[in-house]
Amino acid sequence: MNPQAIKVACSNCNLRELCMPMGLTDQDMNRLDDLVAVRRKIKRGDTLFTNGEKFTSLYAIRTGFFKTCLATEDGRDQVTGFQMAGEIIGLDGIVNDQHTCDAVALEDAEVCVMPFDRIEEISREVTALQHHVHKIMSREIVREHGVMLLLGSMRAEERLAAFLLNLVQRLHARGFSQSELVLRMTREEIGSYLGLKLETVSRTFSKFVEDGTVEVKQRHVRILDTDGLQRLVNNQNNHCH
Amino acid sequence: MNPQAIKVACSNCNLRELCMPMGLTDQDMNRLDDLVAVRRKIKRGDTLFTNGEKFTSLYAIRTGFFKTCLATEDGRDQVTGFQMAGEIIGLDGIVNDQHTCDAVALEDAEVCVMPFDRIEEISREVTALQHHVHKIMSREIVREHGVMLLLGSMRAEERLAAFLLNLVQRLHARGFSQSELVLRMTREEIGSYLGLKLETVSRTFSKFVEDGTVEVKQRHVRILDTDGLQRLVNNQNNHCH
DNA sequence: CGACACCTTGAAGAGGTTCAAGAAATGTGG
DNA sequence: CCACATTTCTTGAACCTCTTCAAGGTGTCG
Repeated sequence: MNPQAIKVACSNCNLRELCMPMGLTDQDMNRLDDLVAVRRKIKRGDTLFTNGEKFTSLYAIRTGFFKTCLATEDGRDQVTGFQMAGEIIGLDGIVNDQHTCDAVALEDAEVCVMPFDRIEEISREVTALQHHVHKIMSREIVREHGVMLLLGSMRAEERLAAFLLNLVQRLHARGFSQSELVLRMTREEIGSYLGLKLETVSRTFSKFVEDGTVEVKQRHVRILDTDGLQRLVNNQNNHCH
Repeated sequence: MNPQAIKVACSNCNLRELCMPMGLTDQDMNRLDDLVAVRRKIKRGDTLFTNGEKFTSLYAIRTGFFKTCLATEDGRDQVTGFQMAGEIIGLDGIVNDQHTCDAVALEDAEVCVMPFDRIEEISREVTALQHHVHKIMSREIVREHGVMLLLGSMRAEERLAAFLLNLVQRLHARGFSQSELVLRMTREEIGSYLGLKLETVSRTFSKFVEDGTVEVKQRHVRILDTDGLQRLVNNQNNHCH
């Protein structure tokens, strides 16, 4: 309720390449510095926005880790994604001027608040930003196609393998290890995202450990055989015809 | 390869309310008439675009019915959506300037070709269009969240019930019956979309017929108990705790 | 009319879920 | 800082839903 009013500029931000368009003129860059109204800190377990809340802004994650989830009255619950630094969150709210899911911080986090009317205004003047906004939304659509493929056609091992590879790849793009990662979410949250029960996630981790594909110590995961995981995802055992 | 060069105007189109923003001034409406380059006819079974093809345009469906599907080299195949008149197709291509799925006509169809650079250009001048484009993309993101919920947490009956209700609701919005519909797709395509095998789809239809919830005669479906289907989707039997 | 695609149904089997119990980690308050 | 409560994770066993394989039926189109 009391957003930290730190005046900030994208032009100085080390995450610029992740959330902003590239190759801008100085002039355009200056325009873009008006995009971020304020930054806001969210404590672990708190929500950035919730289902039904009025939509006003998109958020660029500066630090921390989020999940977005749908919770219906009748008790269904679905994690629709995990988001990390440099990613944009809140796109679901545009269509009906209200958010349709909850965004929960899985660790203490900070986001840049970008009022959407300001985004639209500046988009009209800076075509690079306009194009960037379109790409970000399209990317989200394509990502979700991938999740549909996963949920619709993969078995448990394949899902978890795809999940781990995706996470580690995104972390690597942010300068972290290619093979080691710390899960910010519980087995239950992984399961919800992958359409599996938490026990199945746990068992599948154990199977990977037995096979020597990964090492797992609670939330610390080290991938020993990236290719093996990739082969799983690419179906090189099943569907023999 | 030889698109019919019929000069057309959105201002006269009876689907305007479905694919265009509302409440425009005459002046803005005139600008919008430049959006559609040409119309294009696609025969049943043919593709509007395919995975890997260069992205140039979005398409507004005028008549006909499409599926979009992902096919990976390794033999997985996932229908990611079914699209009907008034809906916009091709958003997946924006992010990398190439399409990432196939759009296949399930019946003879006609689409309005809207070059994307022209959309962006006019968006900068007509804010109603800008806003509209954002809403369409956001709507697609929200739709896909719903599919993730379906694939991640519903059982076969619930999935098929949700599918039928969604189809009939969209058809009703286009002036068709609230209770009768003709499926444009095979059981296998329904199954692919719902993450089920075609046999399961068939059996589930049979179960609905036994229960007196629907009548099915091949692809002709009449819904006898909409509330019953809705109750299934809203899980009023399971999760007793 | 015949070939082909599509649909239905049965029976057996596999993969994932459910229920249950216990272990390990984490957080809290005295 | 330790003890206790709580959350999270692991593992086993029984069960259930959906899949797989198979066969036959129905509809459609050249």
